[in-house]
Amino acid sequence: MKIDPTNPADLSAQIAAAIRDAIVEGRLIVDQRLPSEAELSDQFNVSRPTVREALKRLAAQSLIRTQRGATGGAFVNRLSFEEAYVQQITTSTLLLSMNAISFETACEARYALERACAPLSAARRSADHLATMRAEIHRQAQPGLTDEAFCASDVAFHRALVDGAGNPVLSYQLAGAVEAMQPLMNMITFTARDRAQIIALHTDIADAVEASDGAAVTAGLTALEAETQALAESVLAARRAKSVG
Amino acid sequence: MKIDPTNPADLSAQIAAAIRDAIVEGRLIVDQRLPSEAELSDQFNVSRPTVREALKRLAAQSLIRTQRGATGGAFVNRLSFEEAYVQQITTSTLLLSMNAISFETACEARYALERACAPLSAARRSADHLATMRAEIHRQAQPGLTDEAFCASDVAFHRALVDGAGNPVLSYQLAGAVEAMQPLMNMITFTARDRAQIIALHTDIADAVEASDGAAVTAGLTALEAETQALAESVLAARRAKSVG
DNA sequence: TGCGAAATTAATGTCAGACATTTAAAGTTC
DNA sequence: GAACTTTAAATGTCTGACATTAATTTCGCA
Repeated sequence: MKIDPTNPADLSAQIAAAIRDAIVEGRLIVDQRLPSEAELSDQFNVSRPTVREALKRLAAQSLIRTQRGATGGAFVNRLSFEEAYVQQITTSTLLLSMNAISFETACEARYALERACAPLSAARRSADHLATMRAEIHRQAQPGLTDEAFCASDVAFHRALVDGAGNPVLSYQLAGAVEAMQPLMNMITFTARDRAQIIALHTDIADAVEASDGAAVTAGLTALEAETQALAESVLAARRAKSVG
Repeated sequence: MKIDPTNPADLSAQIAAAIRDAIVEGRLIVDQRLPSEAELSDQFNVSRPTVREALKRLAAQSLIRTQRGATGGAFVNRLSFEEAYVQQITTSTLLLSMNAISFETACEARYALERACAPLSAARRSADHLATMRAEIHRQAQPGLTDEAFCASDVAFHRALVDGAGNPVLSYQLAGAVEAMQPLMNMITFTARDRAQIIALHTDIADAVEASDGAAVTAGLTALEAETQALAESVLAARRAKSVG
């Protein structure tokens, strides 16, 4: 593991890259302890603060964790799905908000991906997943629910649908697509009529899941996508009219 | 933006979290310059190395970039799709390799997601995307191609298919699913007969894309998934037999 | 002998101050 | 006015020290 002192890039970035490569390529394995900061600074011929900056970079990506104390140090971290979810969601959310992605584009992607889970979820979902979907539909029908709470429940409903596929990789990938939509969804005001329509579609989907009818789940999602797109379009149109008048 | 000195968590982690929140919530906007390291260390009442560790954490997530020189400093970074791709792929790859995800599970997720793009790609792909797919099929048929090069070409083929959907969010999400499979695919040895079958299926898919027949693209992907799963199963079975004998 | 408390030790976390390097802008000279 | 020089402000890096944490070892004492 070597670095190039003449490289214009930061030493800490080079060191982080070298260690990251070692982890990705399997030369450093999960739970293995890295050399101490003092040893690393000797090996790379840099100061301890520089090594520390490199280690913090890796810690920010959950590639390592550190422990204090006598037997402490930096250890290669087993990247858990939970940690990966969080990163995935943060990244997706920022990507959408910083790159002027239209609601239409994000929504299309989200529902396309979700339809990918539909047949699997219809075939495999547990009673728990179905119960969660029903419970969220019930919550969505309660009067006095704020728009944000309605959106949060919507996300929970769709998470249950996705998780029903029983494929952790799918759940992980979908987390970003579904959760990153939430800030965009929160810009919409849902009238009572809008909510009723969405709840009806959710019920259709839950029924189809219960009946293990993958095609019907897919169809339900397509209908929901159309409904959502129409809703967003009307909100945007109203906003445009307002700003013109 | 405040931190809690009695919090057991690292000061640098707290500072990074505070700045990250400010970015996510829009209080710091793209290209805005953060206070200098000296000013930040005053504001947070910590030393400069501590502030630097926090900034490196954010830089590792591409949330900020730094410039040296008189008008330099740390700037909120516009997270580009390219940067997000890289993070997405690294995270997905490690997630798969560190959590004993079976080939079957990863493969199922990948093809499910890819089928999500099929109808869109069939409807919208440009001539370029189709040409790339044809070119990769041609490359795959060349004799003397190593297994790794064959896999790389396979990834390029599928990338073109996904990009054909013309939805950058979909392309971003799929990047992780497709590329993270590559290390797993590289464990497979492809016989000439295997390659011929895969190439035939790729050709079917390309034909379907050319004919704008989304259903046929989906069917082709399903067939390819079955083929890939069978191939992996036979390789694993052979390996098991070997280790027993 | 056994056990609990104290000392030791090795590691990370934090600080202070200095110097090196880079870069843009201001100033100076011809 | 153009080219060069100087200046200043910022990040990048180093040194050395001290604080804090936590496992281990030692030691005293019943």
